[in-house]
Amino acid sequence: MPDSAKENDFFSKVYEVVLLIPYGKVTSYGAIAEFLGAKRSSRMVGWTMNASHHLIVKIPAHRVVNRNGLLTGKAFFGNGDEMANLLIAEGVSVFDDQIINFEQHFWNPMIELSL
DNA sequence: CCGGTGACTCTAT
DNA sequence: TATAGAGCCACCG
Repeated sequence: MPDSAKENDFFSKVYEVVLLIPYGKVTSYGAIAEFLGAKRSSRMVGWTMNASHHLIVKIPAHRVVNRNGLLTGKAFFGNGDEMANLLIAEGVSVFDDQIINFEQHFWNPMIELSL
């Protein structure tokens, strides 16, 4: 198959998964990395989110947090609590940059996209 | 070309 | 329960 590898590219996959996160749900960098078969490369997911900012396509990066439900990337949203604000607007409780009842809002691509 | 850095996570002490 | 180190891989100067 001639086409390729671009579709299976790490970046593209990350974008796809993130775009599939339902409204009011969140997931973690590690979960995405694991879904892509590279659990140890969770940093790349974060880097991908950063890169996604200058894309034409809108990426709901606010729905991606670390495995503790902590909004580690909130500083990259520009203003202070932009990220937390977006999550709250979607019905996700956030306090002190920490998602409340994280497990309840957690969306696991391994299961939801279960193969 | 090489070293430092990072939106992470796991394991060991 | 905390703290420290390692692994991961792409980008930047």
